Amino acid sequence: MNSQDVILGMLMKRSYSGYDIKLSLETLFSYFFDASFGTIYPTLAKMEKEGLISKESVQQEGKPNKNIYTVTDLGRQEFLKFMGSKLSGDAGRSDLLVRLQFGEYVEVHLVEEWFNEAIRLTEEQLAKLHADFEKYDSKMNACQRISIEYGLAMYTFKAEQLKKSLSQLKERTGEKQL
Amino acid sequence: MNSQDVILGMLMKRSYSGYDIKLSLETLFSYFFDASFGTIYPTLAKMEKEGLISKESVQQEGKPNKNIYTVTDLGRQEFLKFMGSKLSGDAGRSDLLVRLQFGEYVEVHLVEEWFNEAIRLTEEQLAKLHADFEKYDSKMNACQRISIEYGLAMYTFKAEQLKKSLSQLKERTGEKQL
DNA sequence: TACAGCATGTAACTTGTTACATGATTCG
DNA sequence: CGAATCATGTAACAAGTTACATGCTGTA
Repeated sequence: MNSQDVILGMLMKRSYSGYDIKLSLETLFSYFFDASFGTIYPTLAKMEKEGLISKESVQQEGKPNKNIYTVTDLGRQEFLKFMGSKLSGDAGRSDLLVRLQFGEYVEVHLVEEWFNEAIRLTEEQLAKLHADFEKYDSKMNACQRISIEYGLAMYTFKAEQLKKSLSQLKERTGEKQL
Repeated sequence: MNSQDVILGMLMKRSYSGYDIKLSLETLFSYFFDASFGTIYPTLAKMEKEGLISKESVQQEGKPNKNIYTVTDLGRQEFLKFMGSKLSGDAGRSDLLVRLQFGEYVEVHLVEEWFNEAIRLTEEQLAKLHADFEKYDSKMNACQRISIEYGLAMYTFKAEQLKKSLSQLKERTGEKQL
């Protein structure tokens, strides 16, 4: 799964400019995917060259011109090829878990700070997801709703579990110092 | 957090060859980090050039020679710099969640297959983590134990939640077809 | 006037993957 | 004899990041 697959998926619904794609990724999509302009524009150019999408220049009043991209039949084929491909498991590279493995080399205080930061980040994402869910709830289909509900459940549990782990850390390292 | 940081962390405990690093990553570390030889060897070479680690060639009987790497003072400094740096949140790019957003364009049957595959992968990782935990439990420090317990809790919950989401999918799409 | 939003794009760089190349020994 | 394990490394490629460059309009 890469940026091309996500862009193709978005174009299945409607046409987008590169700028629009970025905006949409930042709102509803942000909790499971993101891409920068430096990825989006070169990807769109490559996709057009390969005939997966077609470009239309649109003049705008008081705003710069837009390049609106539309998926082609070949693009739809490519999209379905992705949807039928083998699912790849979540990479699961976690900065917190890596640092935790090496926690013995730093002060407990620093480890606690990592946990607090991880909790803060998780609750931030959870809040954003809640807000998005309320905003777009009525426009979502069954699959999308299940996806968001799954995300909410995972973030909620993650925040709780991080707090529990932090408590355990305090207990276990506290005992040692007594 | 990248391969260099992880390698430095491992070298804080003891010296390693590139091959040893790969083996260790495959066993205890696999649930939160992995790296291929194509990453490990060039990274080690780069780190030696920068003076973060030192190389020692070791002759072996009946086996090829080994390059054993040891962390230097500069390397230890660099490691602590990483441990003190800002924690980066989990990227959270999820193939399943991306596909779910576009689930309306494929048969429900295919979506169910994704869930089943995701459940299978999660339970596989959970089983491996359980096995590793039992094997290395006695050798782990407080931070490492908390890390593994956190991993176990997350994978367990994830597997359950995926099953719940699959049930919801069947309910909700079943209703539609009646 | 300066900044924010709209809009597109490039260049240099980082990081990592897969596949290939080499070659010895041990086990079945 | 062939496969697996030990052991190191390179080359081609893929994917993405950050920073820079451009330029217009509307607002504070």
